[in-house]
Amino acid sequence: MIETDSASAPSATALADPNPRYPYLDGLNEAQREAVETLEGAVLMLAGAGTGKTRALTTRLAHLLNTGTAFPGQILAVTFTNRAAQEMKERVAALVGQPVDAWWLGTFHSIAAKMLRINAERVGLQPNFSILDTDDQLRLIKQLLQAAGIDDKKSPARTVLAVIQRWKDRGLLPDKVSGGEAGDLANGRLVELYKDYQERLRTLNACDFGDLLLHCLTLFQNHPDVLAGYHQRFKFILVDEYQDTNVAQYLWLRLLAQGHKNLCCVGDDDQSIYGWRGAEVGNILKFEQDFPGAKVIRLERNYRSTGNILGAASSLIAHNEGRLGKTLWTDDDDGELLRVRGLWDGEAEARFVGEEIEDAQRRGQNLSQIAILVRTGAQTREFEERFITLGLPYRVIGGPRFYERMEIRDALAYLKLLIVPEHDLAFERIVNTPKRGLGDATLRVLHEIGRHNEIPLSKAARMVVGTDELRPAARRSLGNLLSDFERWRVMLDDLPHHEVAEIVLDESGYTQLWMNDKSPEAPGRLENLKELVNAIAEFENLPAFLEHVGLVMEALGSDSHEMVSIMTLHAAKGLEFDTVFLPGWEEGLFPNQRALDESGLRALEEERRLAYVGLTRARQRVIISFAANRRMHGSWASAIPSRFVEELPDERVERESDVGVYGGGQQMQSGYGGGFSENWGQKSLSPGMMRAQSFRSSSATTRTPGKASSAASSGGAKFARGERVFHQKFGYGTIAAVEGDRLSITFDVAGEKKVIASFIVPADQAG
DNA sequence: TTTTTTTCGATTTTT
DNA sequence: TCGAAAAAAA
Repeated sequence: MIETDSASAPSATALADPNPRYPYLDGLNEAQREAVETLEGAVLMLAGAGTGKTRALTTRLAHLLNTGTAFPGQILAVTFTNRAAQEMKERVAALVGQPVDAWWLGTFHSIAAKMLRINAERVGLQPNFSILDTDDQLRLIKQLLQAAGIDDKKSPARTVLAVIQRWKDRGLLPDKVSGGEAGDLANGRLVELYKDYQERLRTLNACDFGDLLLHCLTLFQNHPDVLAGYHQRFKFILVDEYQDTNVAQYLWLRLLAQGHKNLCCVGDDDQSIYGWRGAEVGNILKFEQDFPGAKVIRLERNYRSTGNILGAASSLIAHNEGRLGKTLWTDDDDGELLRVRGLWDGEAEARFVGEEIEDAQRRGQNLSQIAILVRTGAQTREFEERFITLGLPYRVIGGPRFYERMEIRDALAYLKLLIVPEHDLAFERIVNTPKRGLGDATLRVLHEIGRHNEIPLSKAARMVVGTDELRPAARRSLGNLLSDFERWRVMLDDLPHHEVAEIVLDESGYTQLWMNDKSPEAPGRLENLKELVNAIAEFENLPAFLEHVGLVMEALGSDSHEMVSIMTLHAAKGLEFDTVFLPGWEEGLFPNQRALDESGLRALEEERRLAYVGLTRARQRVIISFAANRRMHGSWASAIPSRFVEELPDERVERESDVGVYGGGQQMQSGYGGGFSENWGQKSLSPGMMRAQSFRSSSATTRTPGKASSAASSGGAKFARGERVFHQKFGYGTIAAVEGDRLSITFDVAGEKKVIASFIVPADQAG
């Protein structure tokens, strides 16, 4: 191209390249480019999985600057997680070639906190208010429950907290909650309790995460001048993962966007999977009504997955009703078919996945490009056990994060108390850690004095050491602790803060506590404490560090060894792998029965979106599996394949099930089926692997059960009501009802169960 | 204060 | 059924 044009005039070159000044636009596809160039007004960027969303987003930010449309200080860019904020920061910095530290770019909570620190007095807080973690919140609620004389068995603190949090998600302060919503939790006094909780937080000069947004809303409403100031400042607002916003966040955005009405929201309604913690899919669905004249731009070209994966994912998600609609496509090949494998039980499933991974490994595939995505955390165990015996390196992603570990929170409590002596919750956490003989009795006295004089616990402690209120031993111990803190505070003036932190941990006896501990995890905890001190050194001072950890509960450092990743589907959002295993696609587990019971169709659609998220994580290969039997809560339950399995289009899926398993018997070319087809189902296979003598070939392809009215869809097996049958696990019984491939059977011993036809043999054929 | 017994509960989790 | 967390006992 360059050669052919080389002779032409400069103007012709300019025509061939319409944006010579903005070379970064050239690599974008049409939709991305539109999303980048539509700078003014309300824009909804509907970005499907793997469509280059982050690229469009960061390029848009760069474009705002390069066109001279905005200065960095005039842009507000909000993300959901710290991870996303960090990524955006890095990519924008690379694109514009300058640091972005001073930008208003961060999570909802960190930006709200920033605004609140500036305006704290206007909402009745001190600028140095502390941000509570879940532990603090629970301790507070427990105290309130006790004070109110409410049975904490009937109304557990965590349940109470969850309800309050949902209210906060919806932007509801205690006076806005309608009484009926509380239910009978806390003897119907939940709203009252909520009010008490808010009052306690205020006296503690503390916020929980919900408050960061709520106080901002109050601030904006009661102080129009403050809001106007922000209007003036922020000409352009950008929001990522808009489908995950809750009502409070939505209100917050709407207030801020009123000024210049330049609001760009990016998201994917099909990937909204956090409804259960307050996210409102409705926010993204009604964007066009909320912001009239909004431009909707769809990013549908996928750069990640094969045609088959996209086709399967699209067909699946098409079963949802409440969606804006979007069709992913790719220029890529169709690639391999997705595989659906039925197995006897969870153990067989783990064995199957293990073998598949070993195969892949032999073919030279990188283990870090393989992921197992499960619906529930409990499912990871079976894989872990199997991988340990195989010696397959793996890591489980999720679980407790660094700053949530006990030893880290203890250490942080010491530091918080060092900086903020009024921090009662931190005080309570560490007065007797390590043991100093300052138990419940002492604490009760301190609380008494504190409440009576309306002073924080540390002040109460100082008062009480001068009296004979406490037993001499306790009095001396408490006195020592107080003078220790005094000494440490003085040290802050002339020693580096991370050294002081280390001294505090050593001299308080906290390090010793773990050195004396002989449990296997103790060395790891000491290691974590060291890491904590290292992390502290990275910050300017202790308050800056504490602000950081208050908002960012993220792990430090990660080992980059080659391993298989195991995680929940939720944790997998935003990630991608060459090969993705999706085990446990069974009714009840996925879609999850509990979710269905709680929120019905809404939950089913969210579960389906979860399946969609899982499928679209894969670049090349998807292997779905389900087990016919699974141990849940101790007892065994026979399971039926997930309805999502049926919702995958036949032409993109290869279904292969083991004998004795739903849909089994048709295609047994691989795995355990080898050398087996001559005598299907006549014998049991390797012991413990497949105890399915009761085998019956079912339909040619797996068909939607429930469509066929009376008999199993086709093939040999036909059952009728009243027939005597035998089931491997439940024994003899009589068929009570037939519904496609599923049978209701009244077993002689086990009672009525729903089972699938392929598990059943006529009673006279049972051996 | 530490050890033993009992009870509960079991989806997803970021900030 | 199993594991953690809370309650009870030593």
